[in-house]
Amino acid sequence: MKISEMMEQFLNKDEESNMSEKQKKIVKAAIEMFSEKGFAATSTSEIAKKAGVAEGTIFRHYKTKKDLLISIVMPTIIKYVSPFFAKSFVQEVLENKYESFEVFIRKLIKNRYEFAKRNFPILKIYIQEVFYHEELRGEFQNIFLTHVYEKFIKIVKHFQEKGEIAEIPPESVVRMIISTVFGYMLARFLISPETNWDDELEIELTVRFIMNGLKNQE
Amino acid sequence: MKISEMMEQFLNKDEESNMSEKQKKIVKAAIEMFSEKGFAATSTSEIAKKAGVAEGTIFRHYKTKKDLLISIVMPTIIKYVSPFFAKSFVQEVLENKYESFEVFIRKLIKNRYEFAKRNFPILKIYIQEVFYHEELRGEFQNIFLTHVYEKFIKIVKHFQEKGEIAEIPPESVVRMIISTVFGYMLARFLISPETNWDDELEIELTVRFIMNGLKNQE
Amino acid sequence: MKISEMMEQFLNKDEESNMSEKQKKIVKAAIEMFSEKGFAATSTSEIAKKAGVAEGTIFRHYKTKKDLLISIVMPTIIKYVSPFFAKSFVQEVLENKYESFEVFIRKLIKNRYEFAKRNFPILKIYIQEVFYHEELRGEFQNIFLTHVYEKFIKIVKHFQEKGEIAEIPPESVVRMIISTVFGYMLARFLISPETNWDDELEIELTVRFIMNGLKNQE
Amino acid sequence: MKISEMMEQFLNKDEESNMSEKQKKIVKAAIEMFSEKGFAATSTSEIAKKAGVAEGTIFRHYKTKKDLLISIVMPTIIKYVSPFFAKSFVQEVLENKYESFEVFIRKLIKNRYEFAKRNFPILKIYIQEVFYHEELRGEFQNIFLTHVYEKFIKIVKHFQEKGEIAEIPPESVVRMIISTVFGYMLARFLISPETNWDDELEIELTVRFIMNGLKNQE
DNA sequence: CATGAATGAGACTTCATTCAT
DNA sequence: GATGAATGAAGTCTCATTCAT
Repeated sequence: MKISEMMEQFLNKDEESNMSEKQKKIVKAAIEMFSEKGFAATSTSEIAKKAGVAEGTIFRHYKTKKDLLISIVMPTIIKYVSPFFAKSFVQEVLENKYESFEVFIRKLIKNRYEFAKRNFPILKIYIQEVFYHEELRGEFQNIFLTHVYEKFIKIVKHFQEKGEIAEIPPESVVRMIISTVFGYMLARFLISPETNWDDELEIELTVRFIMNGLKNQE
Repeated sequence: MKISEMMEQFLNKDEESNMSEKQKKIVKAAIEMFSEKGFAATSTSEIAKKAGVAEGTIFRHYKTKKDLLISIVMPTIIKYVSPFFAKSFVQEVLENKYESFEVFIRKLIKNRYEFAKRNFPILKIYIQEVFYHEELRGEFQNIFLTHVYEKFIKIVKHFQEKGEIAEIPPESVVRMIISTVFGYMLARFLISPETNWDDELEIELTVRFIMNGLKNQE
Repeated sequence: MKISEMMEQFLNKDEESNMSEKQKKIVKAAIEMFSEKGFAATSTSEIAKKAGVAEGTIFRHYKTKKDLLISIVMPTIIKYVSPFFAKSFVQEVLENKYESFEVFIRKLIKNRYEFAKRNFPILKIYIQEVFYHEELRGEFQNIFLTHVYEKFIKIVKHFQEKGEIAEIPPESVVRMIISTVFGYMLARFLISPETNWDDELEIELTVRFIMNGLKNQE
Repeated sequence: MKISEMMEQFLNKDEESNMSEKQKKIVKAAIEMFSEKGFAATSTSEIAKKAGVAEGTIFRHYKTKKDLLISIVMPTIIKYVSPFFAKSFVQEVLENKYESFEVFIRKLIKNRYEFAKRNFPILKIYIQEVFYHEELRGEFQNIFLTHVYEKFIKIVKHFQEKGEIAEIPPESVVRMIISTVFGYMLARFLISPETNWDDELEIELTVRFIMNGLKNQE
């Protein structure tokens, strides 16, 4: 699993850059192992060995193994989930600075695609572990509901009023869009990453699939 | 997680019915625990306690813990994946015994829905563990490719030739259908099972979403 | 530290005799080590080695190391503290079946002496650890207050009314008797066990010391 | 446990006053922790945190953790044990500058009481650890035997010759006095420090108890 | 067949101590 | 002198697996 590319992204961001070298190595090793074998099946000694540090060093920085998991995964999730639906963006959409729903959908998919491409190992860890750790679930729901769901619904209603998309319950619209996009990410990066994907094409097809699927059938 | 209902389904099937009472209890307990906590985080002693048998008894029936996982999960997966695309069914579709693509899609979704509803705990285990155990992955790909993929493609091409759906690469069509359906199952049973779902409606919306999404836009 | 003698006492009592051989070995080893090095400074691996069992075996019988401490020490303490002041005995004293306070004191000292002689390693562990573990402290206070203190006070008052001992606050009488007896046990078994003690004489002196100390000075 | 009061006493004495501020903080923290949790159960990092210094700083001043223990406890013990029986004092007693044994006993008890009151945390540490560390035991026996025991015996014999106390083996007399006084200190400061003690009264009762207990019963 | 005590490898974690800064 | 990150040995505890009963 090539991680180095996305590690640059993750580890050298402003906020995390106050990590020591050893800490970065630990986090890097942990991401690789958790992503490969799962959290529960990865031992701290493996992480230490892969990181080239003593096992005790891990626990100097992270009180428990679970701590390590959470402090790796949560910042990424927050960065994944919130910025796209940040107030400023939503405002721009609603104020008609975005010509059409299609533009919005296309931007959404491309953004998610870029992020997933960079951070897939961590997203994978998250997807696996969210079902077993309340802490992850709780925080995510929080973030998702306050930063994404309502705003997403608002945008959908906006374009329904403008007549661009069909009068389906907005909740179902959101569910279907997320399903489709998420399904693409899953197939692309998790299930069949080794396939030769023509991403440009797939994204375009997905946009059209969603647009047609939701189109107002006069 | 209520399992008893689906256990009837699973444990009393012809093939498994040669299980002893104890074996059934073990399998039932293992499914519940694996589904709840994940395979690696579940201990055999927990399973034994929940099943009301001695720890040793588990190992009399299943050589290792992993053995137990595989022998629980694989038959279910096979049953999930293969019958719908069994030769006989595909033949019927291609021989025009099915009036339209829509009928096919609706039947697909309803079938998957019913199966998932009954077997979700096991499917969840599978979804979680497939990424970490080659055995599971290998067998699944095998089954999927030989029993599903080709046949699915064939059906798609058939309806494209008939002009019912757009001329998109059939692989992408398949991917998008699976994404959409799978996304629905995930939301319905894994992410938000406690929500009050109007399944009839959601299924209908999903069918229309897919149909519109793929419609030949003359 | 010779323990075998008292182990006979402790391990083969009716209640404990349902211990397996291994359990007995573990308890025996634990008592020896705790008594020698203290609870916190004794490792479970030392105990296991000395007991000739695998380390895991300890934890099959005692959930934690502290569990082991408590389940060793508490029964002994209960046996040390309660029987002497059991209702039946106290009744006998108060009903004048015991001629004098001196008989009572002599019996008290001899009984404590015999018990301490047999169980000193465990008593030592208790004395050391009671200050750091609330569980021990709480249970002891309970037992002491309900089974010993009140009854002791009653006996003292009884003999004060009979004019055998001076009219000092009974609480102080009890405190001084206990101090004196306890001080003797401490010197005898803990501080200077290797000294050549003439126990008969010392006990007699102690009895007289207490009797004179408390005598009604006409 | 309020320590500040006695710390003044301990840390600002002539000899120790060459300690740096940090050193004093370390010693203070160590005393508090050792007294509360025991030596073995206290970690150097806890001490460092409580003292507000870095972990390494402790080891700059004390080569090992045990070093810290010994250099805290021993000076106090020496101060506890020796001065009262210093040559000059004993001489004064024997040269009849002290009218009676009772005066001696009363002075002894009051002196021990005052010292214990001030230094109980350290005495507690000592009492706990003396049984596990040869160094402590060895030094103490040394000091006790040369500075206390012989002189104490001499004083007892002196008053026995004067007919003030009974002709009991002087060793037993010493043992009983120490037991009684020590028992009082234990009850007062260790076992029941929260009780509302009337110390004046208790000391007086203890003096009389000992005096009567040892009186020459013509 | 079933049991459950026993095992020992290995999990997570703590801690006294060192050492470069 | 002081710091605190790093260490690695050792600690407590868990667990899949075995085997005598």
